[in-house]
Amino acid sequence: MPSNDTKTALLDAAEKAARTMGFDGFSYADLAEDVGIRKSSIHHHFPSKAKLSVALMQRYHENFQAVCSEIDANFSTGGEKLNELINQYRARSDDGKRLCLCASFSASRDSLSPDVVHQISLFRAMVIDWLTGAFEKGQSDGSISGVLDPALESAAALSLLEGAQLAARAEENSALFENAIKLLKLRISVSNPLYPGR
Amino acid sequence: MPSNDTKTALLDAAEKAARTMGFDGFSYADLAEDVGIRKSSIHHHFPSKAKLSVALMQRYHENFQAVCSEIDANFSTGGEKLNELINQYRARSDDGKRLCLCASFSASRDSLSPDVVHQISLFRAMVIDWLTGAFEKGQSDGSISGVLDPALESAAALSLLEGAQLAARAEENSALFENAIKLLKLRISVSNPLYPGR
DNA sequence: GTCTATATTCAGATAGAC
DNA sequence: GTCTATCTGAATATAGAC
Repeated sequence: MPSNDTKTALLDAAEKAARTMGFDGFSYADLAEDVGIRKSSIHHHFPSKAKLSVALMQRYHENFQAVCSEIDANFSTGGEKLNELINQYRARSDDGKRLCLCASFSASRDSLSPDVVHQISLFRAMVIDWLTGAFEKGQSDGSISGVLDPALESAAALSLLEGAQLAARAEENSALFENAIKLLKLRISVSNPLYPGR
Repeated sequence: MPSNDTKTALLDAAEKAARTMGFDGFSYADLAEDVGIRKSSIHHHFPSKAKLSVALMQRYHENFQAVCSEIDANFSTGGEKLNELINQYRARSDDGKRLCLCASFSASRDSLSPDVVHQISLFRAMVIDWLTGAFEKGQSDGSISGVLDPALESAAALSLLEGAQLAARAEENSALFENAIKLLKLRISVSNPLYPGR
């Protein structure tokens, strides 16, 4: 379906733009140039910028949820799961050139439609739940050290990861992301302590 | 000086606007309405939005540095200092209605002039230095538990604090800030362990 | 589905009167 | 220092031809 390709290309361009320049920082003209069509043509796919932002956030939520499921399918210890999620946030930071969509949209909160504001809450709840599960696992299997309270750990970890992206973004320098998360990473056992020879 | 009052009122309005709506989210029209003058009059004080943003960041840096000095003058243990800085970030979060200027500007990086981008780096370096000193103190006086590396602690703490503001901003709910920083606060001794009866 | 053309609103900014 | 008036460009969005 040729029309679907344009729609996907527009979502890709919009996501990239929103995460680099913020919701108020990009326009249909930017997307038009990026995708290679006229800006009026974008309205055929997304009648308004508000509806585009809803579609963006929905796709982001679904993609991220799929990533979390993928991690669960491929990694068993809490430490491995947490490490993979850190890798996801590192990749989304893209050497300080971007933020994740959730962080970017949270900063632009006042410019967003109520629907998107609600979507942000749903997204955050989903990530927090998943992280809490990972810390619970890491607490019981011993793969994450010093876990007192998995729910508090997950709230702190999500803030740390988004804050680390912000730090890297501030100077467009991936080393700042690494510095910020290093102590968290040090709490993760390299190998599963239940199977030390692995 | 009557002219200086207007200039200060404009900076106050601009800082509030930038921290709630982002650098691209407010206009001279917003400031004009807030302060009660016509938008063309703003150009007399700040010829361009770029120069306004430089003045904003400079004032923010000076104010925050003064706050840090004030903390140093009034609190002696590392734990007390860290606790006071957390209080500053909580206050600047303002129940999830705002971010600190550094976090807000970092997210809008691509829209800022090179001068401001550089100012952000200077501001972050100042805060990181101060925090590193607080963690060193907390490590040696025993008022912050589990300090392995003060430099890594300070990078993690700044990201956590800015991320906690982002979390509260996402849902305009101060409880999310509290949740995110709770584990860090639990590492701070309530009283100076060197003087337990204090 | 994409185009040209256009409408409307608002942005940052300037000129010159008071 | 602040005002009115105005400029220029860019934003979102619509109408209608192809």
